[in-house]
Amino acid sequence: MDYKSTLNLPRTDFPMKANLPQREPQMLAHWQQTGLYEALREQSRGRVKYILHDGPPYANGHIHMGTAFNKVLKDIIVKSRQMGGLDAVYVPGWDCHGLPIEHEVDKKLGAKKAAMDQLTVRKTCRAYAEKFIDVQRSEFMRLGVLGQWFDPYLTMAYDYEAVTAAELAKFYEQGSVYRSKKPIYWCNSCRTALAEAEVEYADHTSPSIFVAFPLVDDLSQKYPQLKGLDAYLVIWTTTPWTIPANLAVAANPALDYVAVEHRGRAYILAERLAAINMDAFGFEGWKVLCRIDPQDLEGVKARHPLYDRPSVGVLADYVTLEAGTGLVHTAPGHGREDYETGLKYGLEVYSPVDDRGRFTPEVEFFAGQEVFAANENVVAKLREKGALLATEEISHSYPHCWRCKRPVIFRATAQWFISMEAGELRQRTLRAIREDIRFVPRWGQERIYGMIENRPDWCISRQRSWGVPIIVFQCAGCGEHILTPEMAAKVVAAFRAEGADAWFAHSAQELLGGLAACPICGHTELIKEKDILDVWFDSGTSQAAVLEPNPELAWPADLYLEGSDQHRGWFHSSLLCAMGTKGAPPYRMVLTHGFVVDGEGHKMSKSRGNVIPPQQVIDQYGAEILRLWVAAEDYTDDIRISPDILKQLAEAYRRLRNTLRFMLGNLHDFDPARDAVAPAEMGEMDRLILHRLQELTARCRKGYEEFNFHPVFHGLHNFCVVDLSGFYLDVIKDRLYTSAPSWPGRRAAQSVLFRLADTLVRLAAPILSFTAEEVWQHLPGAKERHPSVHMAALPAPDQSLLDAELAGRWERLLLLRGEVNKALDIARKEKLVGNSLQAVLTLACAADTAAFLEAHRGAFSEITMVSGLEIAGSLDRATLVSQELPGVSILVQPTQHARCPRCWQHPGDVGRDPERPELCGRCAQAVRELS
RNA sequence: GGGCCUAUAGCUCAGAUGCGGUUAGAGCGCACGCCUGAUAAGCGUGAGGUCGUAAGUUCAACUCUUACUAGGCCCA
Repeated sequence: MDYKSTLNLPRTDFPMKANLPQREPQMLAHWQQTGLYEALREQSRGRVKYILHDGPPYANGHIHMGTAFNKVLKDIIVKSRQMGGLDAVYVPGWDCHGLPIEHEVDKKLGAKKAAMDQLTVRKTCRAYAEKFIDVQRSEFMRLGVLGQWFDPYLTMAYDYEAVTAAELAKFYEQGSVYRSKKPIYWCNSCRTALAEAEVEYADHTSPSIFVAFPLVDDLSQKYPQLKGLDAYLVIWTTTPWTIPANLAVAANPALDYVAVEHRGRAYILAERLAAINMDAFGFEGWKVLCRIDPQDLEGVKARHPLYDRPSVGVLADYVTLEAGTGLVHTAPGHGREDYETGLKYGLEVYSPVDDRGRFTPEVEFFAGQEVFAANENVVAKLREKGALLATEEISHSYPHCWRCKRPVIFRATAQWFISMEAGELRQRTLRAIREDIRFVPRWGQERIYGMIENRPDWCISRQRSWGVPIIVFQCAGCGEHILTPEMAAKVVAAFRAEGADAWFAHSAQELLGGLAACPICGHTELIKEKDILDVWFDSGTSQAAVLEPNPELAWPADLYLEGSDQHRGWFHSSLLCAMGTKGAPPYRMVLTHGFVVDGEGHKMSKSRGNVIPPQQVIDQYGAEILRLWVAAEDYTDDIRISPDILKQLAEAYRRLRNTLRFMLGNLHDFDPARDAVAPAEMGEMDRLILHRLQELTARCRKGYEEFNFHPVFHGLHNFCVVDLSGFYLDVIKDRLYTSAPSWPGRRAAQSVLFRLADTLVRLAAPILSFTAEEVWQHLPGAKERHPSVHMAALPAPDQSLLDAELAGRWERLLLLRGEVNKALDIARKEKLVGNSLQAVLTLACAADTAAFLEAHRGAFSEITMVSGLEIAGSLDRATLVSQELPGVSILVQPTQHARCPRCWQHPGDVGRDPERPELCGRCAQAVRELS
């Protein structure tokens, strides 16, 4: 007879094969139809809020692994806080303004753009951003990230643009906003400023010249060797046209300099470049006079080689020995580094070049000449003045305009800045970093501190079209820049009504109405500022535009969570914006994660060919595996991803899924309300597992609380593999399958399974959101309690189920079980037995162990799953003499008893039941109860 | 070149709360075996690490210091 039909084998609709790529979209549709996010809001109304404020990704292109990682990490946090009893609102956002979008639109429009007015260009940019918001929205949603996706915040929303302008006005009102010159990339032929991204590098031939700057100050006091000699600072440059703007000569304080004598003149330059330069100048019979300490060059006065004005000695550590003389020609109006050095030494940002790249009238000799054309004239004039030591043509990499492909220049133009010192912005911000914000990991604090400490004033001007304008007016009469609070309010109101486009659609008169008059001179013609705001200011004001006005949210946020690059980005700009207008930081805590890199720890790039797009993982494995990856990796460091890692995670996932499936299968006839057995009525093994489950629960909760998710993943996985699959589930199969359905032992095991599944599914839900939900729908009574697992609470450890004494005893039992397993393995290899049920054990051990085993005889033969257990004082021969447990030896022998065809055990009472002579007593009883 | 950070078995992570002390652990993967009543599943056993490299401090370092190497982020 086939007894299989009389067993309680697992039965479930929960499929073994996850088929995630197909199943996940169905789950997403289900969540959307049932309004899960809204239901969560409804459910948690009145609870303490938890605000993770989303850093807006840029609305350009598809999402990549880094943005996917970031969003999933946020989702895990939001979901775990929500299940932890808080009201965790999640409002995603997008950064919509700025150059990259305008750049893409430029490319698409091509020549057409020149004919379009600014409003039309802006409209096109807006449409472009909208398109990618839609793209990214569906990509993020596909990851299972839950949030207010259809009412996100957009930096280009009218209200948002109004707040951005209003925040700027607050800075302005405080006197923190000022205008100053700064060098930027400039294309002479396009007559426009260029951003870094609009500059392409290409080879270019430039005249390379060596120029002598006569010293005015006498150094012979300290260096007597110079006495009676004309001394010169020797510089090298590849942009002769910037010589008219020279204001300084820079030396590196860490390099060695010398004075070299040639025909009665002393030339100062770097020691290690002296010989090669003398050679280049064609000087013979030169000699080194003395060493010059670069510190002595700081502040020393030289004369400009062409004009009667000084050029001063300065120190700068970017000066190198790679080329030139070790002394660098410095024109603060024509170079980024020169500018920084100029700021340090209080030099003028002198840039006497107009929009077309021509020298202004004030420039003697060269007025009106285009700078590149003027190069040879400058060289000629230097030669005429006797300042030119050598010249040649060199080819080097030089920035060119991305559109017209012509070489660009650095030119200083007036820009708007936010002062770091006005209102002690820098000091107050530094104090807040130190005192008011929690950084995880801790070094984030030091990193952003260093940046704020050293950063220059914030240049907020961009010479672009797509963004929020700097809402300042200039009086056509007196030339003053003006923005009164009343004027700002008018403009802000206009933005609120029709967006920042209002600035471009209306005249100053229309915008200001009766306020359109200069408060200084009364002139009524006002000119609107053309520059737009740095997009970092846009996103930096999200705390004001999103958190503050929204009653569902709160200011400040509990958490900002972004990649570590955002210390200079959004963390930075948000902090400055909030400190400037509110005097307090916008977040209580900053959490950072590393960057996604490949399996070898290298960054992902197209050229390396090691990019893994999220979509590829979703198609192959499902978003769930991506989520598992996010949880499994320690994100404080760089986050690796590779085909191997994904494969491993997919394996781990299958293990978790199957373990859950086994539990569900064995709960098919279990009604917790009707069949549950109280822990006090359970056996020790059952209680041991409940004890372990409490430990696991505590560990997972701690992980969630501290934003450490890899212990959650590893904990769950380990528990399923070691405690459940490898131990408990394996052992209780006998009880579950062979008992009559309602025997107490079976119901006890089911009660444990129920608690296990119910706890594990909720612990896993923030990470394995799809699968947990799927399990929830199959768990007895679960969906009647909460329609979604995400509406359930994160389990808390139940102290009453902890039993340290029992756990300690079982530790010992399990150690002994391990030794038995080794012995059984040896016996198996010797073909003595197949599975453990065919084995009879004889254990020899010391008296205390023997007594211990005797006291746990039933439990021990249950967990070793053998058919017989003898305890002896000693053994003549042993299958295994334990190394781990000295004194313990084990003999394995095949059982002599017949096998019960139903339970497959060899209990020794097969055949004694008169009704069912082929069965063992227990099975006979079970079968009897079935009929 | 500068600032910050990371470096434990093939892989993912542990290694008592930032201040050193028994033969460095787990799971996965791998190898070998068992089972066929979780079955495109399950169980058992086993082999894997001079804790990035090199010095130093110390009675003692994976744990502290320095340098170097590799890698990452941000600057230049």
